[in-house]
Amino acid sequence: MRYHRIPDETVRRLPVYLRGLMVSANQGDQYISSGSLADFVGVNSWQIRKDFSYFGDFGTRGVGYDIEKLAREIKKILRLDVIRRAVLAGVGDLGSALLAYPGFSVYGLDIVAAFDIDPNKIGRSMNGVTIEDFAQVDAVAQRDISLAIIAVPRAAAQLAVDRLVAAGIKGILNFAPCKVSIPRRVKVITLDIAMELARLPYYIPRAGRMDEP
Amino acid sequence: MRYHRIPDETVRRLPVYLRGLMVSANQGDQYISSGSLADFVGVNSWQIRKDFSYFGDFGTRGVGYDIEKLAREIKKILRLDVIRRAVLAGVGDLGSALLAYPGFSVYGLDIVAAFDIDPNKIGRSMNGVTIEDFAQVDAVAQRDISLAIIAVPRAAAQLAVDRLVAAGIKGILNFAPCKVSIPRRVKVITLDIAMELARLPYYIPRAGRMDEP
DNA sequence: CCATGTGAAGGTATTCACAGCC
DNA sequence: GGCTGTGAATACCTTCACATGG
Repeated sequence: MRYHRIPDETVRRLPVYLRGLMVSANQGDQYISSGSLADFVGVNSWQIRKDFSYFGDFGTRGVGYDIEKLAREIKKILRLDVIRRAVLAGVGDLGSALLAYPGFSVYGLDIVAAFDIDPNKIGRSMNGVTIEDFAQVDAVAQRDISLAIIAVPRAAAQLAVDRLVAAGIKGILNFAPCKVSIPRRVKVITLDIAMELARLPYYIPRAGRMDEP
Repeated sequence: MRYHRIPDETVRRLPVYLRGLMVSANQGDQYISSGSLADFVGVNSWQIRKDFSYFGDFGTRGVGYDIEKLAREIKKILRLDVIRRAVLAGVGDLGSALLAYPGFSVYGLDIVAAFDIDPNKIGRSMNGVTIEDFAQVDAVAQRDISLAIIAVPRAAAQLAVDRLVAAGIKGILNFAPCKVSIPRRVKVITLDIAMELARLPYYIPRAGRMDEP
């Protein structure tokens, strides 16, 4: 195996594989072939093998991949081998749902702090997290938190991001439907829910025209 | 301008442009250049021009694009020129947040029905939508609904999808963290929130090593 | 014999550079 | 002069085919 930079698209698929491997491990299997994993996660087997080939030889020919070992390795590559602590900005409907969301823990992600500007919310507790005043958000700098989730209205998003970056946040998952500006050292992934729904009709053929797209 | 199939990546960006154009229109502008739009939405100006070139000549050289006209055209391409009615399956924390989410309307998307299996929820009303029994979900076939949002637990996702497809749903936005199988005529976009957060640490350089990735 | 790992081929999307037009 | 529209060049990703090894 030789040096290869890992393509972005591969990085995007790694969490998919990781989840598939963890489910397989729960079923008690020790090995899985690229073909079985392919059926399970919905990616071609050759794509899976190519993806894995970027970072080492983990499989045994004729057998498959050692599930535990491979899962551990993917976690390391994704830098999920340590618990990642996250802060939530904005505890509205969406923010509340994220606080309650059980899916983060499988990746070792943990929302340990939440901030809002609404005095009615500050001080209340949800899922073991006490909502704090956003004016005090700088304090996250002392709490070993590297990730942030933005669930504030669009108009407040840039300000929230600026304050969080100043507090030392390195990665941001942004649910606000807008572009946010950040220094290059910080990574932002914007996830605009309405936009995802909006591109669905494109793929729905109009009645009477089955030829497109 | 010649015939071109529109690349998927372009389709993915069209809703971004559309949102940017609508915000610009609200500011009272009539024309916008690819450069200004680029600053606004965070895509290069040449990428924007190339994207637009796939579906026609909408710009005026030396001037820019007619905002209204272009927005209308993008809506047509995305098939958002009619109101799109959607059904929500699963009114838990995330589902409730989606019912309350204000962002859908700018794209002409409207959640007009919600289903759950929890008897405590059935019959209650949220944001003008009365929660119905999922056992009666087949009734959506008579209600001119083409889109569905899946916000049920993973274990229930495939069943929910099967029932919705049987009821004539053509496009699905799936929040359940799993692959779902559907007939080829139906389009699914899976949006796994935890997974998006999980690929963020990869882009965060470890302390003391600034050379990767 | 079975399943991995990987060069090579093929396809798709991005970037460039500039001609064309207002 | 300024901005669009687009072929050509480049970069990137996927798919194939098969050599390789347990």
